[in-house]
Parts: sequence; C-alpha cells; structure tokens
Amino acid sequence: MKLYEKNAPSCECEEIHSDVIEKRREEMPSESTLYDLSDFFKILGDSTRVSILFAIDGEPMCVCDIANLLGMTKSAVSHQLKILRQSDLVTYRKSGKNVYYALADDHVRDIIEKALEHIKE
Amino acid sequence: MKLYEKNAPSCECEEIHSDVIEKRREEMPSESTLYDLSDFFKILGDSTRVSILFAIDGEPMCVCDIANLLGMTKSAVSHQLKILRQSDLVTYRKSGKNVYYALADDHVRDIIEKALEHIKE
DNA sequence: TAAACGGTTGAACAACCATTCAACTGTAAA
DNA sequence: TTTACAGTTGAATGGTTGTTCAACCGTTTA
Repeated sequence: MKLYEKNAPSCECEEIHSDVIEKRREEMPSESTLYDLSDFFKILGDSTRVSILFAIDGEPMCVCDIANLLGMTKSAVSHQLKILRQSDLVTYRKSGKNVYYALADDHVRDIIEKALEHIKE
Repeated sequence: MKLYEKNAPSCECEEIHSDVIEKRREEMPSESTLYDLSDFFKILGDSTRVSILFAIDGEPMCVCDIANLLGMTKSAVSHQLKILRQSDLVTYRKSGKNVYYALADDHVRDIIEKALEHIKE
C-alpha cells in the first residue's frame, strides 16, 4: 500500500476531487498506525482465539482445560496462545506441570463487548 | 471447532479441572456468536479496509478518490468496498457516473477508537 | 533414574484471501 | 450513436495462516 503518495503509479484513474483528497490525506493516521490497527483486529479475527479469550475471562485456565473446553488439541491451542502472548493479550503463570493463562487487561474485554453490541442488531 | 462438545475426540489430554470447564462452558457465548464476532473482526483485520473506513470518515468519497488517496487501483478498492458493503459497514449513493461511499454508523467508529487507544501504550 | 504428562515448537499441508488482469455495465458528453 | 470514463466483477495468482503431526522440553511421581 502506497498511502500518502501523490499520483501513485498503480492508480489508473484521474483525481476528480483533489481538494477532498488532500484534506483527507492530512487527516489520515500514519501508515504504521493503520498497520498496527489492522494487525490488532487480525488477532481477534479468528474464532479459536476469540473463544480462548472468553474461556479465560474471569478465571485463568491451563492449556489442557482450554483444549478440553474447545474440543481442540493441546497443540492447536498452544499455537494460538503463542500468538495471543506475542500480542500481549494474555499473561501466563507456570505452576508445576501446568501453565495458567489469563486476560492481560480489561481493554480487550471492552472492545469485544462493544463489538458484541454491534453484531446484535 | 467443536465447542460445547464434551470429551471431543480430537483432544488427547485428560480433564484436570472438570468443574472449572463445566462452569466456563455454561458461561461461554453461543458458537454462532463467536463466529459472528470473529467474522466482524476479520473485516477490520485488513489495512486496506481500515484505511478506506478512515478515508470516508467525516465526508463521503467516490471510488476514484479513495483509490487515489490510498495509491491503489479502482479494482482493488472496489473489491474491498464490496466486502464492507456486505458487512453493512458502509453505505453508498450513486450520483451520475460516481458512487459515493460513507460510514454506515458510529458504532464502528467507536470500536476503532477504542482499539486505537489500546495499541497506543 | 525412568516413566508419565502438560506444554511447546517446527515443518508440512490445506484452506483462505487480497491484488491483478481483463472484460464488462452504465452514465455522460461529444 | 459513438466515445470516454467511473465502477463492478470473475478468474487466476501469490502470499498468508490455522491445524495436524511428530518430536521435543520440563516437571512430577514412582
């Protein structure tokens, strides 16, 4: 994506409202912000990961329990937990042979709550 | 995903905390809700679509202007607009040879705003 | 020390998806 | 009517990604 480039070569059409385009161009977020934003939504854009977040909401759970609850293999769950870990959406605590995962903060809960309101219309 | 199925065959590990699992199972959203939710986030999980939403925020824009602003082809933009249309995230109005797209409602704006706060930490 | 088990990881595979390309529709101007 | 242009669309393609499989690590128990 070549945002902020005037007359980008890949666009084959004329500027019809160049004043509007310039105004919007100034008010657009930075390119990196747009990527960070879509990357964040990409994390939540998977039913397994969203299910995991709901599962550990309220009470921390170990990988084995999450796998049982969702009817998935430990491996599949662990792979998704790694992604959630790298995005700082979850925290974990080791206890003996188990690893307990919990929601990192309330921020994500709020966003999911707002999205739930949106889709129930 | 076989949510809500006890002892799903794909899970190769024992239930360690069956009481916790049962409790969470009752409090989990329905499977269709989880899919709707992740599908919604999937729409926002693409930088082109997020950029389009920012572009038409405040003032409706035609496809050609959006393509110019983002430095993309009309075709690529139109494909993404179709997805945004089917998700009811944008509305459109035809005027002569042009088609003007606008945000469908303020709901999405709120969610994006909250996500922006989250990633700026 | 050895066996058992919870959890992680990398490679492979299949499914999904965004962009490109070419053809097409509809409207407006010549 | 013909030309030009805004916009749409379907097929093809290349990149991304979630799950499976097998091997592995670390801790606990026998």
